[in-house]
Amino acid sequence: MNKQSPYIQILREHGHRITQARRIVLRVIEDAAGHYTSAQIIQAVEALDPRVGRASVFRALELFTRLGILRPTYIRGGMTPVYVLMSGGHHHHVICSECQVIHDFDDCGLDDMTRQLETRLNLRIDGHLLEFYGVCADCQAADA
Amino acid sequence: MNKQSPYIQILREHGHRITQARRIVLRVIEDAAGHYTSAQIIQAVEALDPRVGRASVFRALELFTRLGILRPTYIRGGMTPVYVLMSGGHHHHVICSECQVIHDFDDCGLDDMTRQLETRLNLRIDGHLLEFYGVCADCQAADA
DNA sequence: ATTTATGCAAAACTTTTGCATGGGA
DNA sequence: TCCCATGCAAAAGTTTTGCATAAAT
Repeated sequence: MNKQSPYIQILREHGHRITQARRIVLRVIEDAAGHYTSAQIIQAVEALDPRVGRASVFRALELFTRLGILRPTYIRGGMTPVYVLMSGGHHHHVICSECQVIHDFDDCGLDDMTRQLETRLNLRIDGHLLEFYGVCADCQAADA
Repeated sequence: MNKQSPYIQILREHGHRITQARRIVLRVIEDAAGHYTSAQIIQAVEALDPRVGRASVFRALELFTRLGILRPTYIRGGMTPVYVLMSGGHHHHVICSECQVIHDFDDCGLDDMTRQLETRLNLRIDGHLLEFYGVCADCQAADA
């Protein structure tokens, strides 16, 4: 039994094949710890294995998003999202509105709220994304 | 003094002009209570005033996002975001992974966490977006 | 009056699709 | 072997830009 990304296991459980394209895209995203746009992912994939085509990257991103492994989120000026890893179903970060730096953090303490919402709204919740917007210490210093 | 959208006031405070294009885009988004894609916004704007061009809609969306009035967020099924109103700087919703219905809710109770984060990470926080993913009651019933 | 913002149309990108072929299970 | 997934290249969308003109302040 090889040690491998837990995400590979998710693919397997859902009956999807473990292809080279999917493996490479996953590796790129895990290495980058998220925060890559599609263009950056395509470029990094190309560097690792030029035989993987753009279309497969997009197809992999779409599949991973559908499976809850990734989540696109919009930062900085453009309308192209960056992809964050939803490890354990959730992700949390702070984005600086000035320099756009992203600071991930764990321990969001939303378990209670999640259970309350499930009861109150009568639904099942599998994961969440929590984003804070603000001004980081460096930018505050620079502004002063 | 006219009664008017508080967002108009934000534009004014930042020295931006209150133009017809911006007024119409704002009205469309407030009427829609968010959750419109750029294409839907362009279409609705066109219906209200055909003289407003696409480019101005995109420019308005970009400005409003920069000012923290709007936030683009991804909904499954396409890579083009829907825009949610960040009233009071924050927004909270639950998205059903099956039917994609979006259920907004208030009262996120994140004030404590916000203050803790500000202290812990030494930064200033102005707003946030909290998204939960799950399966709504209807879809659970349909699945059973 | 002074600029900022607009509308138009073209250019630039990004994402999606169709189809023959290759690679996992 | 079977058929899902791929690569390619073209098509389809979406967003951005340049510039002369209009409209806010």
